[in-house]
Amino acid sequence: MVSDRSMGPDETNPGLVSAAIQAITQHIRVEGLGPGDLLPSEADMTRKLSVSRTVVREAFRSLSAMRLIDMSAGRRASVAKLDIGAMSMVIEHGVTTEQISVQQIYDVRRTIEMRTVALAALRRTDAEAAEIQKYARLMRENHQAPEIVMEHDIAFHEAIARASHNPVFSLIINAFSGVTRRTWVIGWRTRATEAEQIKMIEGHGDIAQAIIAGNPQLAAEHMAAHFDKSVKALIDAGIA
Amino acid sequence: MVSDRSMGPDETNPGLVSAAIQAITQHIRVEGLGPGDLLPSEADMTRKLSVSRTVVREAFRSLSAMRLIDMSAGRRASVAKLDIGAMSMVIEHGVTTEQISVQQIYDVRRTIEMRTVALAALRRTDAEAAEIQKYARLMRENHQAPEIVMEHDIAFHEAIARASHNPVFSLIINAFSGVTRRTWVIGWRTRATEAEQIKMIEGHGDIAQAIIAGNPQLAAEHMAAHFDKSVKALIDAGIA
DNA sequence: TCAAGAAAACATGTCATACAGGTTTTGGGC
DNA sequence: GCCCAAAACCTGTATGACATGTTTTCTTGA
Repeated sequence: MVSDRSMGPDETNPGLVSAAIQAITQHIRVEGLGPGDLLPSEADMTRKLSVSRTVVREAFRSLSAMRLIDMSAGRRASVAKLDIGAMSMVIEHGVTTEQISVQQIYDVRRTIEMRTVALAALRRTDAEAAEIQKYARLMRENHQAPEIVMEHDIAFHEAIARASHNPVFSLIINAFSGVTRRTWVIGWRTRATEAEQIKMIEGHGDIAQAIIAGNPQLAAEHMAAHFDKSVKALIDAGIA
Repeated sequence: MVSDRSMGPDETNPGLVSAAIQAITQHIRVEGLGPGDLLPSEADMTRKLSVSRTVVREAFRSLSAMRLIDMSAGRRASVAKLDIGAMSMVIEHGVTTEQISVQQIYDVRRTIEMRTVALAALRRTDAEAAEIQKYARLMRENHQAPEIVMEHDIAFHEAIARASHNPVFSLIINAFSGVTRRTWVIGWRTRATEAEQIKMIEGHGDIAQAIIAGNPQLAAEHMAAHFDKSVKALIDAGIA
């Protein structure tokens, strides 16, 4: 029920602005532009589409808000590098309007991260392995400062996604980071004793070790265990 | 390396428009608005933020492009129901600018759909089971019309995602549909004989049967087999 | 000849105003 | 109390203006 009609990116949406958005994205496709390549100026587009600058500007601005293009004063817009941009906005919107629950996000994360961690174990470079291990260590070293632990926790999972060498996984995991950042502490608080908290941190160490060892199966098992514990913590905290 | 800084939805992006976007999304959060609820008018926002209507309009328009809000002439903007909106735009952008490969998308789809199909087998309502089966049947009945098969194929996978009862899965799968629509026929063409094509369609029937039988393990196995064949078809066709 | 710097051309960012056309509210008439 | 027309309100689009940032061009001086 997410989309009624088969509506590609935008399409059939009436109004000059939507048409302009389509014209710009089509320009990118037709010209085969890649990240960094320059787009026509607003004045050019105004002429080409025979609409006011107002309309063209709203189109550019919309694409910029989605981070499909980069804009800055004085210079023409350019094609943007892949970025969570719009994706995280959609997720956050879904959560704040109560159309998505935190648990549902955790289920998606678990599903995806069981895969990213396995791929990371197979494909990681040595530098990536080192980075992942570094975050696990930083969590351990700062275990008395929850917010620092959280940031390294998030960085840990993002690093694993990157090491999967599939940008789509990175995209999705990063899009969830905002929500994670707002709920993480809830799970942390349910781990009453310091021993429990350290055990949770050690779970990350286990995952890192399995990745370094190049053992995808073991890595996936540790990741699954980690998520099961996290979800249990959230449920204990009464997150619906 | 998808996002450099820890940048929530928008944040730290200079400019009045970004500030306005934040103000609007914050309004939604603070007021606890849900789908359908009305937002302030552009004039209200203009006064509240002490900026020109141009700025406010570009902010509204940006959120509308991401489908976080609905706009239409004469009436105030309202909070939108969850929609792939921006998500599919991001994916399409990644593919057309060659930052994402079709194979990478198939890996993500496989990962996610192994889960959605298992959840669907556990959670589907009878109506959902019937719908899934219907698409499998329609594929069979129209096996000589590739484009019709394709649309039912896509609808089949979307229906399974819906039956998982986790809107985030639906969101992601639907976001991929546009790309699927543009590459599907390539895989189809590699199935030289009609018998091969029918065998592929029967794979969908097997999945549907497993869902109806409420057998998540079997459903996941059929789904995996289906994806392995699809990916092989794409590779045979030379999709990098 | 060439390099540095000023000027011009070009680009986006923001504002103000205007009007067309759609939607909701108001108020009058019955 | 109900219906309908007018008013009020709202978004969609266009135009013009000016500030400010960036690139290109041209001049000038060594």
